[in-house]
Amino acid sequence: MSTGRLSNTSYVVLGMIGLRGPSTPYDLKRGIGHSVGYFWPFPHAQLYAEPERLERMGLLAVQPEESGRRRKVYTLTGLGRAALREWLSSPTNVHFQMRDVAELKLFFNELGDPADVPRLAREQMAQHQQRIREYERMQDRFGDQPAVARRMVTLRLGLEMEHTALRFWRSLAGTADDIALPAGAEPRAYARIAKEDSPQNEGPLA
Amino acid sequence: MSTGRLSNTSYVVLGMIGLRGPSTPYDLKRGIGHSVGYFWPFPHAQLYAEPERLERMGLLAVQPEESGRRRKVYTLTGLGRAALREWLSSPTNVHFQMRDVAELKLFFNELGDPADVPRLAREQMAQHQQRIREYERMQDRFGDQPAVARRMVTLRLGLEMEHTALRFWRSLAGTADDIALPAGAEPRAYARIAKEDSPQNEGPLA
DNA sequence: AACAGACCGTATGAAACGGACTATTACGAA
DNA sequence: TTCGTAATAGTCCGTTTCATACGGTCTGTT
Repeated sequence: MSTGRLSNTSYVVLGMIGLRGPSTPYDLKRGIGHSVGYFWPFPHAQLYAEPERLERMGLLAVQPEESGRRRKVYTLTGLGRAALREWLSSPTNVHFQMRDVAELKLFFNELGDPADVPRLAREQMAQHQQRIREYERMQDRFGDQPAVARRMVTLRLGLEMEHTALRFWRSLAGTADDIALPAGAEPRAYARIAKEDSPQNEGPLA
Repeated sequence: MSTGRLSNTSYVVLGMIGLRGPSTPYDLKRGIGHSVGYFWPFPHAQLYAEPERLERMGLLAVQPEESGRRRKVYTLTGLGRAALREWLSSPTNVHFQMRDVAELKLFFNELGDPADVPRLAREQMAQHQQRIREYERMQDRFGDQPAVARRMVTLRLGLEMEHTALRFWRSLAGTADDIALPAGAEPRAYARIAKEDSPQNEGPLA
């Protein structure tokens, strides 16, 4: 039973196992892929190394699967659960961190061709519209399942951020139209964006 | 003159020198500190290593200062300027990346005490209000200087994101009041927030 | 049996991280 | 003149993260 500091990634692992119950690294990978991964990205390789560390610290317990592949199934220990609770109740005085290549390009735009900006803006609109569809699909699929309802709240923030970004880039795109509808997209999602998005245009900076 | 891939950090350095003209690493550090650093954070130590790399690649030229300290002053070469332009005109099909401990804790909230959430929300409100004040101060200070006006546009996005986040956390804080005014804060900033922020409450998810 | 395709895990070198630590300069006070 | 100290400027270095390529394994199908 060794010691060592717990990183935010450690808490993602602990928390995920807390929510899902006994899990293999691969389970975690998938679970994270469409939830926490949106606001705490990291490479999946860490999901094999980190639980081992946590097990050495006594925060997780391992046992091999019964079935053919005998993967490692991790469970929270009492210590692990306590660490998690302590983390959740400790103050969080950090600001979120944003990493945005598009903003980078926008900031430096005077050094390039003026036509770069509307093009960039349209590319970003596509990004955000796609992300919004992704989030809405999740909301439709899981929004009414009481078991997960409580974690859907982060999705709401995600959606609002996306709408804000979309609105911003639209204002730079130099056209009133949305970009072309990609094949296979539900028009409903777009309709929703248009409907819900426009009243916000009276906002502070639009 | 070596080769090697250019990272986003490389472009930050090139771009910053492009905007500011000849610069020392320390100049860059300060310049980045209240601009690009907000959407592309990285440790300042890189601002000493990266220009060297870029110089080896022929994208920057160095010359030592005249004055006492003989610091290294970097300038864009034609090659550097071209690399920058090419980057600016190339497609950007990545989505911004967000790293938010607060959302992490919110997502896992069911594993802790229910009282954790409003506390977290208030902490985050403070973070965002402070950031908004920071941004507004910049806007007041530089908003009317034509030399920098074109890069202020990213500030607008930053502000909108902050307002969105603030609104979200306020809705979770369980109180209608803003948090207490810290000593020394201009009340004006708060007044603005309150005024500009509220009409948005009719938005999609509030 | 062969194969495809999803599933699952490992390996690895290169960057990035962060934060402590050092050195330099300026400048006013003692 | 020396001292103190604050701001400026740069370095170092052990630890994490990162990206990504690669290697195995299982299941179902033909």
